Amino acid sequence: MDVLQRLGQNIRRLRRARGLAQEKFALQFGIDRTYVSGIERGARNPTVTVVQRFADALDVPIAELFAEIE
Amino acid sequence: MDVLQRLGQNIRRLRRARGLAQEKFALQFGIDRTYVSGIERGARNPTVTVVQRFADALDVPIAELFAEIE
DNA sequence: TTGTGACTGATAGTCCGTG
DNA sequence: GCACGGACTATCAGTCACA
Repeated sequence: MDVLQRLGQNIRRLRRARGLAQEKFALQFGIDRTYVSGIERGARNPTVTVVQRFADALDVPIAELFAEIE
Repeated sequence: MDVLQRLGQNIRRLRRARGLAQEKFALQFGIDRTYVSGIERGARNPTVTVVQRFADALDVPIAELFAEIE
């Protein structure tokens, strides 16, 4: 399992758990909507600071976004 | 504590725990020594795939590189 | 043994749109 | 509600000489 896909799946899972659409989520935290899409699909390779912004937006420690999927 | 500095300190700590100088570590894993230096100092903002390479080199899960420092 | 500034090609990240 | 594309600018990847 690729690290980018794992990251994307974790972000998608946590975002949906909060009942937020991609666009609403993106607007709310100043991230581009198409970029959120690309990251959730594992098609993008974001920098650490961007991953940190996702962690802040989702209110979880950054390490949790890299957690293994059972 | 900035996420980049935390990342850098974790990498440095784990590298030294393995008794490796930056240069030896860098050579061994095909990373430039000065690039290792920049990341350990928190002066660089690497992408996820680069962080994954460090995790592989140090033989730890990527999440561990983002662990909080006590 | 490591820190640092400067550099070039590659890609991160934004903004516009479509089905 | 989301995937995907094109075009664009800012920043990163990777390397070097030097201290």
